[in-house]
Amino acid sequence: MYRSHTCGELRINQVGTQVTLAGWVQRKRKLGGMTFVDLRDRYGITQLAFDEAVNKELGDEAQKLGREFVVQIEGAVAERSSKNSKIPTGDIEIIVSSIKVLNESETPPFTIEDETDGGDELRMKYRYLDLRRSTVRKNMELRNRISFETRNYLIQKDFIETETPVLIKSTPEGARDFVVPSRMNEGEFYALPQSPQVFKQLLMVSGFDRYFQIVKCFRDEDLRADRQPEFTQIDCEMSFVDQEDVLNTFEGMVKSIFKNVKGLEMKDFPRMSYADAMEYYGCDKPDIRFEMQISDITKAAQTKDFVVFNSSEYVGAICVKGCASYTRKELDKLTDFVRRPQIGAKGMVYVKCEEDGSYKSSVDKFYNQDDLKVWAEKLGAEPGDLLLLLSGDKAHTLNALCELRLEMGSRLGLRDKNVFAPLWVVDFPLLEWDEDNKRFSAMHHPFTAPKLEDIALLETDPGKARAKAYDLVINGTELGGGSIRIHDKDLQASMFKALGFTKEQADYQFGFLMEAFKYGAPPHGGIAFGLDRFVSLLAGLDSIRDCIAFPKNNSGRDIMIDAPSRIDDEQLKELNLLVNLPKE
RNA sequence: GGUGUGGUAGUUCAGUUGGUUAGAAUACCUGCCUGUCACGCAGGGGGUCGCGGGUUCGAGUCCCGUCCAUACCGCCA
Repeated sequence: MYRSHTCGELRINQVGTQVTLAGWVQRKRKLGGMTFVDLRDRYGITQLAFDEAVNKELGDEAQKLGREFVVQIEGAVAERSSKNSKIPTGDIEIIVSSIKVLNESETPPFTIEDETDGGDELRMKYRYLDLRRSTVRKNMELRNRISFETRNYLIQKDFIETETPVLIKSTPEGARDFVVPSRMNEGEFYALPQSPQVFKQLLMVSGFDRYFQIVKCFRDEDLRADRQPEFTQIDCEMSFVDQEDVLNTFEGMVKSIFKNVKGLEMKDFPRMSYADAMEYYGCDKPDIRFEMQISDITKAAQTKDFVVFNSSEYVGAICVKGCASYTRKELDKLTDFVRRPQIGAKGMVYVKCEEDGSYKSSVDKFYNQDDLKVWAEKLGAEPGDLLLLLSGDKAHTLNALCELRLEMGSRLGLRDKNVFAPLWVVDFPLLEWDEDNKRFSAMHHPFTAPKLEDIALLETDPGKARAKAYDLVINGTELGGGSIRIHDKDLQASMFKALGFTKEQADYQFGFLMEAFKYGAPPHGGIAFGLDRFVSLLAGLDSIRDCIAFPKNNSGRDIMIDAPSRIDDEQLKELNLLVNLPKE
């Protein structure tokens, strides 16, 4: 038996108990003939005490322990003469009677403590050491808890967890595929799934009725703090449902996770159309922890000789509460913020609503007090508020206003990580115009059903058609999304047609699905949640990397195992592959 | 593919207008210290200033290139 207890469980009422503990040496403190060692395992830290006056030999052995040595000790639980209220085991310590070094350790490249001195890159290279730290391990424990609650909820609701293949077929729609060469099928490739989309739909044809899977998905696109090339989805599908059923089922799931994991009772989730989200928040994933909605003041702004506004398709504004006192310097900084290339506004107009009811703006040359009052009233501004106006073409200006709104929300402390504001965004457009390829592409995916009343638009004005598609947004993060699918092969055919697929292309890529739909596909729909994002949201993390055991870096590399890497010529030959790199 | 930021001791960082032997904290090593728990005190070792080139009497510092890291834009149905 390596241990009788863990390093996190001994308490004052166990004083006198003989115990065996095993763990890692976190720290050692020496005071004269006395040595204290913090022994750590997954469950906590227990202090070991050595007294040279009692046992000189043992004290000397304790001196030889270094950071991260793996040791096993025997001893008696004793009450401390000076207690530490900061840790759960702080009332006791172990008077060690024997010690055995199970393994030595080199000095780790960074300190393995809650407040480490290691930077991100180093911690990633030695991820197995970083995972020893309780702050990182807690994220993994939270992830485990969320997975558990998800399974618990869905299995209780009769969902069947079903594995789907990882080696599948590449399709040009959507993200780039990771591909895997097939040795047995010369010159042919598998693709790794971007999601199990078609398989879960086929399972509906099979009558599985309710499916889910916590599953790895793969997309070969550039990374972000919230995007990894391999990530985990909670992937779900249901039969004989319409949008309302799906939304209710999964609102229930999310509520149950929040309740059981965070102890938070959530109210019913509000819903917002995509059109409203774009109009009032400038994006399809609004952070509704705070108001500060965007107002269209194009008409009210195009009343004078201000050519910037008059030549703009759109003039929009937000009202920032209590910021009329902003200095010129602060306003200049905000202007720089919106003029950054990533946002790309040309400039920013401000109106200060002074305490005395007057207005002071950066466009006083063009607009009088009455003009400014009209704007202020439109935005519901009160004395002390600051109006920020941007103009230009509608799409870019709304995007810039969205960024500006989030920035101001952050500055005013309105984006508290401990507040969770869920929102269903519904009525997404079915298609979006792809300027590069001069054709429509599916906004969600090509199996998404149009709203009944918009089916006719597919023939006349496809861009206007709305879909039975929905996203769950929490605090401005897209946490999940899904749709009701097309289960009718004729409707699917006209969808492919609207997407500019020839019948041959559709057959080549999705013929198996069309074939399946000939044999009685039930009405069905589903949703998928990003588990990594879910965990990082609940943990209040800035990056999803911190809740993934072994994440990739910004270039898609695993710097710990040094992947990806070249393969040798023998392997290439076996796969009939030639690597064609430019000469160095 | 693009834009910004960064790369100096094991680690996290400072380093002024270009100017003596490149510093601090922490980690590590040695000694002292009997109630520490971020223990304390004294001492010590530790540097390819990412890499290559250029300007200069002189470059960590300025210029060009390049690599790496990172955030974002494009991209991500």
